[in-house]
Amino acid sequence: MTPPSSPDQLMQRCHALAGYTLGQLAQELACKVPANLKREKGWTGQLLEQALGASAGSKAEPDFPELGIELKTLPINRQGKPLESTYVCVAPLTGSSHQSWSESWVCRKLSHVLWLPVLAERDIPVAERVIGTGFLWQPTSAEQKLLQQDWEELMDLIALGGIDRIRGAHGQVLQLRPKAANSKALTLAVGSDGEPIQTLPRGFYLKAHFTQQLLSKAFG
DNA sequence: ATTTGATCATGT
DNA sequence: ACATGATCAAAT
Repeated sequence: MTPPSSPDQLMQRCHALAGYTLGQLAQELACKVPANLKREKGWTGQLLEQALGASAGSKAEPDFPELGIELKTLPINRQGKPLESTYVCVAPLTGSSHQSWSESWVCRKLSHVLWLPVLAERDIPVAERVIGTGFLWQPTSAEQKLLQQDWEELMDLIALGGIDRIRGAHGQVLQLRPKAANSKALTLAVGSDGEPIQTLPRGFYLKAHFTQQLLSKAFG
């Protein structure tokens, strides 16, 4: 699939997918459907990237670089609520102590997002999960403010050696959680006395309650 | 070794 | 029931 040349074209492609099951789409794209996502956790996201013409591969770029738009699949239950938090990006644990919010990866990644809900309760076989109606989102000033507040608080803690006191419960809408191959993977960070320490790599995630609000706004 | 795509699975 | 902490695979 060639990259979409405009947001309109992207959304037309996106809306054409609504109602399809993952199995139907996979068949059109000649992809095999895994029995479950225990191993291929990113399978759904990669299938939809391919279907919409996102630039392949895992570059540190938006999925649609020409449009500056990021694609996020959003697993939802039968009530339309998010089943999971949404991963945003890795958290820089060193060397970013005086980065501003507007320069941050979180802000840039979330500046323009195509949310694509997928009915994905665990008791539904992967092939039978249904693609929903995608919608474009740009944070309102109120949403920006919430995100910025959480980001600044978390980044301060990271810079001041508080990373080992941060848990998922920190933040109203944005949280910091492990993002690693396993609990033994380590990366460099700042310790409580400013010394270098080894700690788990972390990522920023949007809490499910926040994405639920986005769904409510988009669909009532 | 890191970033992309995330979901799994346990603890509360 | 739900969120937090743990984990998996592909691409680079």
